[in-house]
Amino acid sequence: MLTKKQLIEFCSDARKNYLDHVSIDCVVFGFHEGQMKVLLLRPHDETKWLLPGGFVMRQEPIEMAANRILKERTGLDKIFLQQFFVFGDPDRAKFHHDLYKEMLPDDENWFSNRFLSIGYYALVDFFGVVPQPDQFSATCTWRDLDDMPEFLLDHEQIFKGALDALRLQLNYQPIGYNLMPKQFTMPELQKLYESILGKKLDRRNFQRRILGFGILNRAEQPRKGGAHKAPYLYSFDLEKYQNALTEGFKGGW
Amino acid sequence: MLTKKQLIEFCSDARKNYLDHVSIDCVVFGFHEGQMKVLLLRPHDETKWLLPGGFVMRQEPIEMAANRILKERTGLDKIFLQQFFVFGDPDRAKFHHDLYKEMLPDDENWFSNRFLSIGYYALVDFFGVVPQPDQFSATCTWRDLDDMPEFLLDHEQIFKGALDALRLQLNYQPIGYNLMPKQFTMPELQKLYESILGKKLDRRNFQRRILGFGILNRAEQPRKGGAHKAPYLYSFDLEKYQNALTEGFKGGW
DNA sequence: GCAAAAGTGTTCATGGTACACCCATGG
DNA sequence: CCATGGGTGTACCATGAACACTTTTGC
Repeated sequence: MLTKKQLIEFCSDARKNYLDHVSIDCVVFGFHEGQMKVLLLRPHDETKWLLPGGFVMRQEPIEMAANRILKERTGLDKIFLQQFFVFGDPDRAKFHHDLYKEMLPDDENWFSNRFLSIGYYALVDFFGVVPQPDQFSATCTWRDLDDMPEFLLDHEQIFKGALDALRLQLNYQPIGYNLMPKQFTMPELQKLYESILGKKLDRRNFQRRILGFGILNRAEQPRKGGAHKAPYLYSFDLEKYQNALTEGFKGGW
Repeated sequence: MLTKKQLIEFCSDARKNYLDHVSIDCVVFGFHEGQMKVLLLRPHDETKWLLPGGFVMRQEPIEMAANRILKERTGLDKIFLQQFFVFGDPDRAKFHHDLYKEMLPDDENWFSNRFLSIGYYALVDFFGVVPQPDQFSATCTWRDLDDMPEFLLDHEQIFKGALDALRLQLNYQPIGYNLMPKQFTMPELQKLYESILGKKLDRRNFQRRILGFGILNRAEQPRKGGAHKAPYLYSFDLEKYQNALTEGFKGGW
């Protein structure tokens, strides 16, 4: 738990450095052991959870702010980020305010401000992340996508918005470069899609469809050592992948 | 042109009533005579143009703010609005600041603030709109989509972002209820699509595709009076239309 | 009766869905 | 030697693209 002194210092720094009324919340997706994961924070003395978030410095582009915030939580740089919605309900963020209103009068309490929150989702390499709680949190850790805990504030809504946006992206853009290791097998990539979509896909049709995108290179050597038939290893063709990202796949019209 | 007195009054009101650092810009689409149009403003003593925009009141939901702003520019209520992006470059809005910096010192000039702008696009009934300039503008008028003028600030970028978002929407949602009159012919609806996409479509395939969406009702009586064969009149089946809006069409996966 | 607009139909290629079949490996 | 995982192939259907034909109407 924060001391009053720490809180006062944070609020005075915040007022100096950050834009009023604007915050950023990020839904960070990682992939591990066939499961999509989301990076969450649990505040001190709380059972419910929050998304990693923060504020925008006075002369900082918002995308850079999102990157800075995530660098603090994950240790990662140059994260794949996608802005997807602004949550602008005036009553959306009473949590921190309520939590600290005993300690500070409203006019000194940064959290008594109204905040619009810009929602980003991020796709990151699970193994590259070293989860790091912020000063308000006791824990920062991965949670399974299909086993989300209860959220504080409107963060469930933000999480769901991010998942919807990610699912939409599957329809017209490639996904996976930021989530998978350098090399992977087709069944592993399929697990990624299944985990995002929350449903099983046909093995053979998946393979044809993905290969049809023309963004994968097959390695010469199949993976060895496992039981059963050795699967081929694939990697993303970065140039074609980037091109597909900007061009998009098939647009109905 | 604004007098110094008016400007001072605006700035002091703005500081009292609006959130710092947040603005809203809207790309308003209308359809008339086979052409998509966009509602634009031209400031006093300027040749370049701006999108209709404004600020968010301290206790106002952002969607309500966008509605209020558009009500002032168009006279319309309950507009179809879609949030599509936040423009957050710290240097994005120097125009008004430069324009008025001779009149007011920075600390009294509302426009010396940095503003993030939340981009909305709107689909409206062309005939329902009574364009109304704001106090900074000499003109508020429709401009053809395929003949856009030069913009001030980053408003060209915002306009292009909106058009891209609208084109994307065509792929998975119905469009037209907010833009077309109650009744219309198939060729008229096709013109709408062609104008948005900026390309010709095949008459017959268009018809089958649109009808396949199952959101149109055909009137018993065809339109009379014109030259050539009388076309059928259609109207949107509002219930099915709304359902298609929320459900979306075919999602790739 | 001809040009233009509009409704209806047909063909063909493509892409998705649901399968069947074959290969490799460890127990 | 067989269960399991993994690679490849096929039949079928829906959908989209390209194009032909017919109907109506004013000049």
